[in-house]
Amino acid sequence: MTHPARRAPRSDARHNRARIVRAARAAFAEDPAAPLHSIAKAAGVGQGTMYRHFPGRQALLLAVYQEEVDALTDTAAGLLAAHEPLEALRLWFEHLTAGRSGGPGASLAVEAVAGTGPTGPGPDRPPAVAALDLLLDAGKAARQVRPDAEAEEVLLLASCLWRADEGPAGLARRRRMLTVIIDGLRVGVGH
Amino acid sequence: MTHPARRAPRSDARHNRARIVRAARAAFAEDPAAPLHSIAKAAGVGQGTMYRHFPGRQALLLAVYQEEVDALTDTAAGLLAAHEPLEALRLWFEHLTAGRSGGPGASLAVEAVAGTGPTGPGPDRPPAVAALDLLLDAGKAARQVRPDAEAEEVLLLASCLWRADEGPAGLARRRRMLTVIIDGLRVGVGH
DNA sequence: ACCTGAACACCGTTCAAGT
DNA sequence: ACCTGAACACCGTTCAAGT
Repeated sequence: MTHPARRAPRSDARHNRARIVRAARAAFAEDPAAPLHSIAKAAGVGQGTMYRHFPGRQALLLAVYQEEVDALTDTAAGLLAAHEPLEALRLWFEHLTAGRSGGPGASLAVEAVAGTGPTGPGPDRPPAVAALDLLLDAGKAARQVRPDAEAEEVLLLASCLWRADEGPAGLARRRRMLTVIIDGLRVGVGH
Repeated sequence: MTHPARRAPRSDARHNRARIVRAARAAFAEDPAAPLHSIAKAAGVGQGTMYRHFPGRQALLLAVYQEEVDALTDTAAGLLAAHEPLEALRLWFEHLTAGRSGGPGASLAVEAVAGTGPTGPGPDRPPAVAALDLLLDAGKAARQVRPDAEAEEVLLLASCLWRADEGPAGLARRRRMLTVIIDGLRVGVGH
């Protein structure tokens, strides 16, 4: 029995959790190393409360970006219906990168979501990885994507996209880096 | 006058600097987040001394890995003489990745060396970037590498290689990721 | 000119006391 | 069952005093 019928949380607990995530989102947007103290204060909860809900910065970062990343799961199917697999893949990453979700801590979050970060693989497979798998599998079926490509490592490669600078120069750089990744995933270019 | 004839440092200062770097190398090999306190203690110097030489962890990380990364500068020319440009590029990164220099903090260091990390571009262009430029330029001249490839972004892409796990599984993963990068840099694969 | 190490400030984490 | 916030431990950084 993996889920031993856990009772629904009390309403104040749910409220606090939501408040914390909202405060953290605002704080991380400015500075991914924002003190947890100040986040708790901004959320209007005690520090112990925050720690009960999220045992550490990593957990908090994940909760903040999880929603945005998960929202892209649905996008994947739509892109796949309207474009060729590799183009869909490119567009998917462009959404992921260019969206306002691209805060300074997004790279860390993506690694965490991919399960490749310091946390290691989580208990259940993250939806973002599943979405990427969908795109990759379609590409493999169409013989456009190399068969040995794995979702985790593609996400790991893509995580560096967020490390490029902001601004127009960074945008162009990110675009070039994305092109390298997409072309590198293409099948049949081996020397 | 960019170098206003700075006097040679006192011998105890030189010794201390070397001791600090050696202690830091050992400490970072285990844990890139090792406390600076303990590094100073292991080096047998006061904390202020360490701070005088290296104003922060980033500077220390850079000093530790700079040597190893710089050593590869020479390798570039040799590889280029013995192999085709793209193969030389692949081997260069393989050396960079597979060598025992691949501690857990190497990724941060590579980003710092590339000047793409939080530090921003340093005063003088890092030798590693120059070496990579050498390889890329040769590849462009041979019409093997896409003309718009820039050293900084290639290094940024490669920095994720160190984030893969250790062990045989991580090795295979790193190899696949490297293949994607190299093939993505190849010219003339645009859809 | 350089070094020392105590002192300060800051942040993460815990836990006894409360509701 | 959940929350609070003071308290503790830890780490980075500074600086007055020394050589």
